[in-house]
Amino acid sequence: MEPALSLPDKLGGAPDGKRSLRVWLRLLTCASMVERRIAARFRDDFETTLPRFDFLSALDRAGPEGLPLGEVSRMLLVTNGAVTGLASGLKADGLIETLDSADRRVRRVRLTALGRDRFAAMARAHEGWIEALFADLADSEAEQLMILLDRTKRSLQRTTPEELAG
Amino acid sequence: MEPALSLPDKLGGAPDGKRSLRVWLRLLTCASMVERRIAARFRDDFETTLPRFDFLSALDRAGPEGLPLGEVSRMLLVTNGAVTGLASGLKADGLIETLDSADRRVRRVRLTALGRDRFAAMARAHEGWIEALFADLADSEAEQLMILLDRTKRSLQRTTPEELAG
DNA sequence: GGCAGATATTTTAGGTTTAAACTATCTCCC
DNA sequence: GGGAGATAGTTTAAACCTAAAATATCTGCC
Repeated sequence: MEPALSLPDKLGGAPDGKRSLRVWLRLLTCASMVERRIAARFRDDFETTLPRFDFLSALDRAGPEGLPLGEVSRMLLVTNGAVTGLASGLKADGLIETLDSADRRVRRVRLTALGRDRFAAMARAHEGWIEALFADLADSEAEQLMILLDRTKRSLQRTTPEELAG
Repeated sequence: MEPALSLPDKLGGAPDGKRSLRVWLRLLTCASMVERRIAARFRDDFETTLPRFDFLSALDRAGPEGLPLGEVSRMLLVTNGAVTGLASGLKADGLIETLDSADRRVRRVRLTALGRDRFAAMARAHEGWIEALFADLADSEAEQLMILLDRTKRSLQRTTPEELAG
């Protein structure tokens, strides 16, 4: 998938533009592979999807207080519209319920008892899949990878949309 | 987006199942953030999409021989059906053309002159965006990240679907 | 009190993805 | 030659995503 490197490396420490590009391509490949594998297992074993699982996961962490839909949207990195659709599906399946809140614009949702049970089973399986997929990474490598990804995330956040548009 | 770590770490070197999970969540967050930023720029600056760019990119690397659609599908990690749709859009825009091949099941495609020009402009911009997004990573960090992501990729490939199904 | 602008969500229109079923073509082997 | 099964691609139905417009509610200021 990667052509043989044909251009000789420049001498010295001049920033090599291609390096970031290569890191990004590898990052994307890894993320895509994991997503596909996990999505297939969720479909086969639980007849559900990854976005639905992510939604339930956010609510599970939030506890009985639940979360406003907008908060879920920010956590999942998807638009409000997507969250509206997911929420109505999960509610139809009885996995989440709506809470009243003082501000009537806000729709706060939380897991039902059924939702908690289903999520617990899915989360257990999910953790096992991820562990199997990353099994060849030593603890120290995983640690190091986590640190570098944190730095990457900070670099991404520091770069504003305006700066990028340049 | 990440709750404060509330459970004390277990003693010793017992493999911590949560570690893989945390690596995966960070990986996914980084990939999603980059994808969203880049997709927005492609839309605003070139009125195109990331999958279309990826398609053109594969053809650009392939040269005048072009590629069978199935090959593109494997390179982009998407299904044949998705590639069919992308190809018909790109052909309608005059960016790619179909080549005859001995095996008449195979549809081989390559860039047109227009496609090459458009791709060159997009690739230049794309490289700049990625460079800006990853700018805070030192060369040595990028290097290290690339190595770890390669190991990760190999770990993912080694884990067969059957193994995962458990 | 009431209106202007901010905020939360839903709706809409269009594009993407997938898996599975289907069509077309080729290859192998009798 | 002629079928059985493999292979390449297209179509279809359903889920998800986005951006932008629309709706509902709140907040602050006159």
